[in-house]
Formats: sequence, C-alpha cells, structure tokens
Amino acid sequence: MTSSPTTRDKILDAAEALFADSGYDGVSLRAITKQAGVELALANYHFGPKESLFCTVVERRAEEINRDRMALLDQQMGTKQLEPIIDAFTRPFLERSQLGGGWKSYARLIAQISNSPRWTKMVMSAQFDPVAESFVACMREALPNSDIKDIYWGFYFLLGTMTLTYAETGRIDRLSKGLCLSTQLGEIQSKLVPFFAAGFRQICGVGDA
Amino acid sequence: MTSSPTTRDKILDAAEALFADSGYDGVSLRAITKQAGVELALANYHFGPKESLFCTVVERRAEEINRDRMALLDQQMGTKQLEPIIDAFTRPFLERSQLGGGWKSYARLIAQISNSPRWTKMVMSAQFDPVAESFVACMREALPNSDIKDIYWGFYFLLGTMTLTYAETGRIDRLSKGLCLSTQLGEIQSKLVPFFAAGFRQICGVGDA
DNA sequence: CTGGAATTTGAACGAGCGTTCAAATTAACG
DNA sequence: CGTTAATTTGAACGCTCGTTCAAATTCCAG
Repeated sequence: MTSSPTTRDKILDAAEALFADSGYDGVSLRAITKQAGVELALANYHFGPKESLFCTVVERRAEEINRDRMALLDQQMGTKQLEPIIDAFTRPFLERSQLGGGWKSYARLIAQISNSPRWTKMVMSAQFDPVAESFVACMREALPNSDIKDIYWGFYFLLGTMTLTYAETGRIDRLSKGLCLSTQLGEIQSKLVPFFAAGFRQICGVGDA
Repeated sequence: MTSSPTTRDKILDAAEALFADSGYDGVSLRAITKQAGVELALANYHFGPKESLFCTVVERRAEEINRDRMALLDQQMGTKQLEPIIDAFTRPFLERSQLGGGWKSYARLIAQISNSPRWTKMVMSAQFDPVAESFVACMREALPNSDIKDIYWGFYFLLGTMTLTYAETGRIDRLSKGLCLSTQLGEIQSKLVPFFAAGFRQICGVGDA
C-alpha cells in the first residue's frame, strides 16, 4: 500500500493546481489550504511566506525535468543531429504533461510565469537556464559554421512555442474549429521537431561555405 | 497645443502599464487611480467593475492592430508568398512595441494573458482570432497541397513565439549573456520571418507531388 | 444667467488577505 | 512510561481589497 501524503505534499499539490489556474496573485492561502484539507496556518508553518511556497512548488519538479533533459541530450552527444536535440529538450515536459494530474498543472504553471516579468528571472532563468545552456552548446555542434547568436534566437523561438503549448489554453482548438487540439501533445511534438529543425537550418545558414 | 488627456484615458493608461507589470490580480484599483492621479471612485464610475476596466484596456488597441494587420495582408493578397504573410502578422505588434510607452505595455500585457487560461477565451480569441483566420486562409494559398491542420499547427507555433517575444522578460538576455536582447525587436523580426517560413514549408510538405 | 446633467469628491461598507501566536495535540525516543 | 520536540489547531491581528453612496463640484445647453 502507498502511504498517505504528508501535509507538505497536500499543500504543494493544491497550490500547484490552483496557481496553474489563476496565477500567484489570483490564489489565496485560504483557498490552497482548503483544497488541501488542512488548516490555514499550516501553510506558513511548513513553507514560511506565500512567496516561498510558490517557489517551492516551481522547484519541486524542475530538477526532475532537468535530469531527464540532460539524460536525453547525453544520448545524442556527438551524433550532431538537430532533431534529436530539439526532441530531447521538449519531450520531458510534453510527455509528463500527458500523464495529467500534477504534471499537467505544473506545465501550465510554468507557461504562465514564463511570460510574467515578475517570475522569469528568479524562477525560470534560475531553474532552467543552466540546462538550456547545454542544449545551445550541443545545437551549435549540430549546426557547423553557424553564428551563435542565430542559435540563441532560434532557441528563444522554441521556448516561446513550448510555453504556449504547455499553457493548453485551448486557443488553437477554437481557431481551428476543433481540427487541432491543445491537448494533442503527441501530434504537437511530431510537428514541432521538424518545424523548428527547418527553422534553425534556415537562419543558421546550413550549406553555406 | 494638444488637449490634456481625459480622466478615462488617464485611468486606461495607468491600468495598462500596471497590468502589464503585475497582471490582473496583482494590481489594485487604488494603485491604478493613484498612478493616474485621480480619485479611487472614478475607476468604477467610468468603467464599472474592475474586470470591465481590464477588458476595455485590452480592446482599446486591439482594433488598431487588427486593421493594420489586414491592410498589410491585403497588400500581399494573391502573391502567394509566405514570408510577407508572416511579416504582415508580426510587424504591427513589433513595430508599435518599438515605439515604447503605452504600446510596449500593451504588448507585454497581451503576452501575459495569452498564456493565462482565465483570459485567453474571453479576450484573446474574441479580439484577435477573426483576423488570424484570414491569415491562415492566406497561408494556405501560399502553401498549395498542404493539409490545413499543418498550417494551424505552424500558426500556433508562431503565436507562441510572438507571445514570448512581446513579453520582453529579458530571459534571452541572460541566457545569451547579453549577446541577444529582448528589446532588439528589429533583429528578432529579421530572424523570425525566415525561420518560420522554413518551418511552415517543412511540415506542409512543399515540393511534394 | 440658469437649471439640469455629468463628473468628482471623500468617506465608508463588508469581505478577504497574509501572517502571527499561544494553546492543544501528536509523534519520537531514552 | 515520561519528556522533549514536532505538528496542528483556532482565533485573532492589522491591512488592503472592490464597490457604493450622498454630497459637492463642474460642465453645458437654453
């Protein structure tokens, strides 16, 4: 049998789900502790101020994503193929998001703070940029003779698309009148990888002397 | 001489700037009216509840963007070239954002609500999807024999990248150690258009029988 | 000038916010 | 078992929130 979740985990799970829906300022500690089924004061007792709870929520799953990304990248080290590198960067988030539950909430939360000036530096850059740096370096090997700036720009474009994809706002569902669904992460992945590989090759001048 | 701004406009300008920084829930009517230099009660008097003020802020500049996008698209109608279509969609926002001031705040605000489930449907889809539909139709003509779904996916990818670009969070600045800057919108545009044109052509199978 | 409409003012309302604290309860351990 | 630490409880603190309202002021057509 599985042991019942600790109070800490109950609060973290509830906070993750609610922050993903309504953002940091749109959720009160009362709403979080109520959803977690614990007393209000326990949030401050276990995590200190609200901001600290929020950071703990973000950091909880970031390490697992980073480890997974690096493992997939290491498998491709030296092959100098672009598509597997892009795949290695996007797959960990997309596959876990397909599991639903906490991981899906986490992806939506990351999507929201990615475009929020308040959290990008403290949370996004701090948690994910070191690994991103490794991917940029690996992409450069797969794109010989390219300007490193062009790789950064392409990587920036990729971050934007991933972010909107994680958000799963359903906008593409309405725009395409149901033809494409935000939740079809597998199909998105199969389109995204060749799409961005072609973009990288275009602006990085593959084939030039 | 230019006439002094109305109370309505002073509130809208202040709300736009503050919402862009901290989001809907992160800004109080007191902060808005204080920055606008008017009494608290005037916000409710002129705009009704807070949510209505927020929608007014978003709608104020949306029409101008849409008109500009359609004008640029009409210039390309029939030429069936992909690059000018992408350019016509991205340029209105990027050029205005370069003007700074209110337009820059507006772009950052749009970026935030694009990834926020609460506002995408009511605000983003309602304001911008009709024009987006025209762009998808025009892209389809520029990409003969393509599956419409692939165009929607590519367009979705484009929306994500534009959104992160508008946000100007400075993440690419840190990641590239100052080599690329979020504020270099002109350079971004010159890279973004060929990057996404190549992506579209890749997944839409240009050249296939 | 005058009278009615539009706007501005200043104060107040009830509700919800994050945080704190002493007391009560539970858990851990010699 | 007894004792110390860790956790949970319930209430309260001061503060800010969005909204409302009557009174005061400004605006403008007749």
